[in-house]
Amino acid sequence: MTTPRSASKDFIREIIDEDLNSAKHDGTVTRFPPEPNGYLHIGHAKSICLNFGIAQEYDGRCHLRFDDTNPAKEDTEYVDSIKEDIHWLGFDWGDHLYFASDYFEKLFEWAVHLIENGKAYVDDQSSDEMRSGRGDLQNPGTDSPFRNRPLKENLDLFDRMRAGEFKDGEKVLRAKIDMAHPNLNMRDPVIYRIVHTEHHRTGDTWCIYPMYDFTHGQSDALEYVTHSLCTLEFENHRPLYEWFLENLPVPSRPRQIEFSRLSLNYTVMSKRKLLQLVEENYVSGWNDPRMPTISGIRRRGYPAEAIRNFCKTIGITKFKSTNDISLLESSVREVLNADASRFMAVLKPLKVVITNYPEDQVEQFDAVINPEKPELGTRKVPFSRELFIEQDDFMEDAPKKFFRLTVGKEVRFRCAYWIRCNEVIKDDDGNVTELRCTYDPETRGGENPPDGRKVKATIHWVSADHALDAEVRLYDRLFNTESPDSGDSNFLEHLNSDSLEILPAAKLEPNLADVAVGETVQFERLGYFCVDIESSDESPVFNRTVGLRDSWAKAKPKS
RNA sequence: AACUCCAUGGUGUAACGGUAGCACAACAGAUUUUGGUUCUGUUUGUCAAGGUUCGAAUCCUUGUGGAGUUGCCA
Repeated sequence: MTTPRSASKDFIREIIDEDLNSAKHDGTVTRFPPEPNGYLHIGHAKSICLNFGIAQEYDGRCHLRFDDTNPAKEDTEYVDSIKEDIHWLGFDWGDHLYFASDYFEKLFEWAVHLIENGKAYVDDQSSDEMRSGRGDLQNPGTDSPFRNRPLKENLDLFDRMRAGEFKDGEKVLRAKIDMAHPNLNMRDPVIYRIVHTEHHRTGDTWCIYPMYDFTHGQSDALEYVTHSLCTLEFENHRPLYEWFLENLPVPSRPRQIEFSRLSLNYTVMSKRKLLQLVEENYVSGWNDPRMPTISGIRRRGYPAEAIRNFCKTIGITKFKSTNDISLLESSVREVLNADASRFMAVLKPLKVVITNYPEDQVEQFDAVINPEKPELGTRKVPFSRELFIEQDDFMEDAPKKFFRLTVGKEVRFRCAYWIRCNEVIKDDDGNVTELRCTYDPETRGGENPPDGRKVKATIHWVSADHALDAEVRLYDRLFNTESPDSGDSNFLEHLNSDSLEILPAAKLEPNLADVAVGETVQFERLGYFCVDIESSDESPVFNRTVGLRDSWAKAKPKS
């Protein structure tokens, strides 16, 4: 057709193109269907970007539909957090907010329709009996003794199930398909079960609830969804999805397409495991900055744009891949490098006294806000006689490739002066406590001196009198093995005990007082940091979002 | 020894029977008032064996390896 094959499309978008070209549908409708039983994680972000992204690209729409068919697990708390997370990611469902529970009456009607057509029956067996009757992977199942119950009896019993005459588990409604089907999902699947539990939206209106399989396709059909995109584990459910659409008077015919879910190394993604990390206090909560949840990522300072870009790069396939966390971090750095304002901050302070600098003098130096965006201009940074530098920027016995400060050597203090270290002061234990240095007035602003001498390093600093005290939290990967999820061992055994390092006494450039929660900035030479939600004016707290690439860290000899 | 699906550098992902490309990672070098950024270059790949074809990552067969499925969860 005329569609240019410029950028390559994933197999789902190709299917949509074909459907559009063959005029199978006159528009494209997708949906994101979370169950409100937990917090969204980055795996959901992949699905959100796919579904809402397609809606944008094809000028269609994407519905947000809560798949709330299991009252025992679900709660409004989750509904709210899911909405917030989707909005944060930059997507919107407009007027198209739906709940599967809105369709309970319709689904009930359709169940009756099935019974009336001899395609569903009430089964009195216990779940154990049903399990053994189902057969297994190698062997066919056997028919339930209740399979050929008279139509009227089925109708009566199903009504009485709805009326609440039976206890949980006493009876179920089953689709009558084929107990010998090679696909276990087709062996007379349960479509309604009795649950006497209050539902977060319908309260106690119902005590029977439709199963996922009896809900999802019909909900898609009711909403005129054209492409129902889900993850690979629903592949075996597709025949059932289609069976219901074929045997029910549905208003439209959606198509289910499966793709591979997202997995990342050095983390876990399953709801159960994330819940365990929270409940057993291995992390501070669902929004702990180390968590792969959307709320954790947001608190960590990852920009939504970076998540969207990441989802674009990893693509959509049916191959069960594991993505490298460095790909995510690279997306984060790419966005932040372009957007983040630069500041100076000293994480582990070492005192420096400029002995030839006047005691009461303060100079305000101009520093570029963001070299990627020169139009943003400069900020003023105060310089004075007593400063802090990073402990890592000084070494007494420095190896050849160490470009930073050491006794007798000179470095540039960013935007200020060239500084030479003359003397090291130590405490009784031999720890370095202070550096005595001199500055060269001819290098004002950090300029090269007229004599043409060179310097190998530029380091950051903060004026002692002007510094803001802050706590800085450094995060590392939560697990120290690539796939803590797999294998026989308990994933908790692979927890990285150093995943959180708190630096209680960081010294910040005073301009950092104006940074708002939710904004991520660069601490020059260190990384990207954001103000934590626990921060206050009196005691600021910063999170390290991600470090800068650090070729020195890789090159330096191990201590 | 059921059914369904999957297999391209270290990790992802393109190539729709016609030059195996891109990103990340790694490694060099250049630039740099961030050991950042940017730029240049290098290394590494079609699971295997047959077949069809002038030509196969792509189509066919068989193997091998992996995943999912035996909830009244979704």
